Amino acid sequence: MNSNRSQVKLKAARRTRRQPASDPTREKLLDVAGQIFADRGYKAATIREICVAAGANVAAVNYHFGDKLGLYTEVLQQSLRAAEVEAVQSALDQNASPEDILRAVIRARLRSICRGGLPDWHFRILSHELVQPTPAFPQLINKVGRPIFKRLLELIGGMIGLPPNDDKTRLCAISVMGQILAYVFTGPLLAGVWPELTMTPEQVERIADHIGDFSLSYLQEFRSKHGAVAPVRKRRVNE
Amino acid sequence: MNSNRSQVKLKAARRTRRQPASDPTREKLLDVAGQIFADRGYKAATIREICVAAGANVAAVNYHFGDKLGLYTEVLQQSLRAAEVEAVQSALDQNASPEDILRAVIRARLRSICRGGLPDWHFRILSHELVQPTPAFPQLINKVGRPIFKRLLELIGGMIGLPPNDDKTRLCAISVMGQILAYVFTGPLLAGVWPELTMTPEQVERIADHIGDFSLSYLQEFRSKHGAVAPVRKRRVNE
DNA sequence: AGGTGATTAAAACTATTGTTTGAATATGAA
DNA sequence: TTCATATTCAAACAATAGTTTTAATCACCT
Repeated sequence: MNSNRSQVKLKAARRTRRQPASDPTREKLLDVAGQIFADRGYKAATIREICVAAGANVAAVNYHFGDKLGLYTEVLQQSLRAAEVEAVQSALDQNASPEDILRAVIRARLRSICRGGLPDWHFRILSHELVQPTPAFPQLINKVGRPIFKRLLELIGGMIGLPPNDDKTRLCAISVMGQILAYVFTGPLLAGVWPELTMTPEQVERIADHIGDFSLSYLQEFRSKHGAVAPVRKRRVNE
Repeated sequence: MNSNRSQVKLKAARRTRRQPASDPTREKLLDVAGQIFADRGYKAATIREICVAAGANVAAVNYHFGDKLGLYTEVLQQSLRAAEVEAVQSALDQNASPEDILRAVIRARLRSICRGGLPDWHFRILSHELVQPTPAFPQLINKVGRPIFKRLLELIGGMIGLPPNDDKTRLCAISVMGQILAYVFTGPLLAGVWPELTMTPEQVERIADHIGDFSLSYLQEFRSKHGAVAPVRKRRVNE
């Protein structure tokens, strides 16, 4: 009896890895769970709330995903896939001047962050992970954090004429990232402090432009002061 | 019977507001709770864990603080008081050039953030609040967020020759803040992406200097390009 | 010492939550 | 249809967490 049950579970779990689609309640569950996890965080989100919101039975989560963490892990993976890492990466990969690439990266990241007016749930989940890492966290770092940061380091290193692993390069990369993250993580804080700010697409563009100007000012100044000469070397991007 | 009990509770609660010290278990509770709330967040932190860590009985929290939220609220208030808002404010208030003031603010904020190697628990609690606001959140905004941001706007507005409520001023203020916050909120992310980074006092100073350089580059460029003339007007600080 | 009120302690209570169970129902093939 | 399998459902289980209760203990004052 029990072995039968666990076999069913295993089957369901295996199918999970293979065929992503075709089960309506499964999909509904994933979709709803994403928003609720994003709102409340892993611990505070309850299976029951997720299930009623999905119009499913309480046992549905355990049946389809094994347990709560299984559901969360899958939501997170889906989130990583959808977090528009591609948008940023393709921005990084395009063939253009480093300045334009940097601006494109900032714009891509900012756009994907504030979709409807507040950060979409994909990113809210990530911010939960930053504050309260779950067991699913390391994979998150390695899958989205590291590769993008690495390319950003190469890009900025090239712009200021320093190797990607130079401390100054890293400080600059964090300075750029930080300006973007301010709009992600401090949503409620920003709302409290700058109520008139509405995240319309036009506003997002203005913000992106500002961050670009703000950052390039220092990067270009640095380049002309130090390494000075070096023309466009160290363009590792697309090469 | 019950009225007697609730009277006791009220008394304890009232004493709470008045005399901050002199009750060892109360203090121990507050101290331990701060760290545990900072680690796990409000929901995931349990009264039992807090109590055993404080060497107190499970009922101690309800006796001294009414309920869990009461304890949390008090921890948060103490955190706000101790968050070295004063350090930042006194940095903002000092009589110096705007550039030096800005650098001092950055340094003060960054120093108070990474005390021992990772952000101290006062700030980790605040980051939890940003991601999962509790009922205690609005007060937090009004008590630390707004006033400091307001002064920062005045300072930066003065530096670039724009009024504090100009959008450009706000964008710049957020750019400065964001660079600092990157080191607060993305602790684990940073560790995953720049493992060699150790938050020694010297490192913190280097980071602060960098953020100062990075920010001033744009602010000064902006000033000389636009408003250009305006000497030191709009120095609302200390006036 | 005795008594009064504040504090602590152990245990129980209640609500919630993740999970499991076993029956009921739907689905799809032979 | 009939059987087998997958899925859903209502109910219950077990564990946990916040809170309450009641008695014991402590501290201080007369």
